[in-house]
Amino acid sequence: MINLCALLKLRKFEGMGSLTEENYIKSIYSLSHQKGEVSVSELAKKLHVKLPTVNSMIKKLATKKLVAYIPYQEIKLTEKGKKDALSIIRKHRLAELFLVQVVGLGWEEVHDIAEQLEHIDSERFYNRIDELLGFPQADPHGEPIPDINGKITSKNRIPLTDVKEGMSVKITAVSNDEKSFLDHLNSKGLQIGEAITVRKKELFDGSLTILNKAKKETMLSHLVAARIWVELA
Amino acid sequence: MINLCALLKLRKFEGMGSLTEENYIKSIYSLSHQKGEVSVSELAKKLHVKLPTVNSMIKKLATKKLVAYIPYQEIKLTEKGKKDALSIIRKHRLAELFLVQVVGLGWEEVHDIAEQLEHIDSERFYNRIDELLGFPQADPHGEPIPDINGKITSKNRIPLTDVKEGMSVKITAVSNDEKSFLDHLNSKGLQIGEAITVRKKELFDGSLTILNKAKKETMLSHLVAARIWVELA
DNA sequence: TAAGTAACTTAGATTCATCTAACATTTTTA
DNA sequence: TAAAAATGTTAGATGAATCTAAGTTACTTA
Repeated sequence: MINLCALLKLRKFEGMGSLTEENYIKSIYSLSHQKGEVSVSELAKKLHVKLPTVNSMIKKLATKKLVAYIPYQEIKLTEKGKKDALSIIRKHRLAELFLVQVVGLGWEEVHDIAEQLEHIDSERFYNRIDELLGFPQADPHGEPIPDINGKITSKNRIPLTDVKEGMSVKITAVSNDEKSFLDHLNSKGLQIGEAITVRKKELFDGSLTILNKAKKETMLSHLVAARIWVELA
Repeated sequence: MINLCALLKLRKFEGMGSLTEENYIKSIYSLSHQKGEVSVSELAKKLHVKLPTVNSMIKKLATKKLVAYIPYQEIKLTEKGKKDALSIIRKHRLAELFLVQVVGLGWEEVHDIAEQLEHIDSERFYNRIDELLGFPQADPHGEPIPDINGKITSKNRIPLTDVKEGMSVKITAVSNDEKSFLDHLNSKGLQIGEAITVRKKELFDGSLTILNKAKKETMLSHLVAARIWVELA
């Protein structure tokens, strides 16, 4: 046909999976890094599908040697699966940075577009963008960008909630791409690279008061602080 | 699921069709401009699918009021269908120009990537690119880019084969995006905007000898010349 | 540790875009 | 203008990705 769409036809020839398969692989990879073990139900929640859908897709990916699957056990990517995942994540993060730095969009609005761009099948396109951006190491949210071989250079980082009162730190990443969250940070004038000092931590609700570069105080809820990664100054 | 893919889900909410539907609409539009009447078999050839596949998709598009279809008759887009087609063509051509001017790829290699980028669902993305490129009127192959309202500003043009011996003209467009064709033009040093003079036209095979800006003579086959559009100087 | 609950799997149905085989209409041409 | 060829349509099947309903396995807890 143009095979569900022209994209898929090309993918077939080049041994790549469908868009759907790519989304599963990517989600398994990121869940395994967020939560350690990946279960059918977590994947289902993340992809907004029902359990049996995940179950059958996992079996399909297993026959393709992208995941190692034993019934009732944890879902794991094979080496090939990891390689594919890193390739997609590389494309996603390069796309995000490109959208911010070249196209001129805000960090709060690039995720959904990158979610589509990550499926573009063109080495040329992504290698050229990588070059254009000077082989960057992190995307606009501070997440590391795998290089062309899938290698990641990541920094030491701790969640803002772990920082003691009085300490000064630098924001290096945020672990959430939702527009509402990033709009919230924008409204507080917080961005990657920003130096902040933790003034006070409330025992009651875990919220904390910080001082930003402009010496202005702001309060962050525990939920928000937990999604902000920092490095010690 | 992320509904066959995340893309489709969004499309649904925004009333847009699937990737496949977009490809049909776009093909109907361009065939109708190339050949006047669009038939099931021409569409099938263009999309690399069999006749019944086209037949059922046409019926589906008809129920969506995107094409006006009467069995055994010519396939025509409705006004809504045309509007959609122009929106996709706009995205394709903006993408091509962007890939050449910003990403730095050659005009012979951008078609296949644009074929994928044209399905990106983001007004923001395309309007930003349009702005970045200075609201361009033509893509790297000289084809006009519809504006945000679908309006096309096209120039008077004639095929190079219609130019009389001795006349000087300027290349304004090529009506073919294939890499092999564009590589061929590259090898002869021909590009959009280039001024050329027709030296000789062979009656036997329709080939012609031209003189380029650098005063160098080249021979072009009839097939090649027929795909080059020019305007009189 | 047995019962109850949560997580997972299987079975079978649905929708989309495709296919092949068979049939119908239209156009060409002898 | 009737037969042959080309083009178009219908019917029914397939594979991908999903669903619901029902049945299994594993974990929790009383």
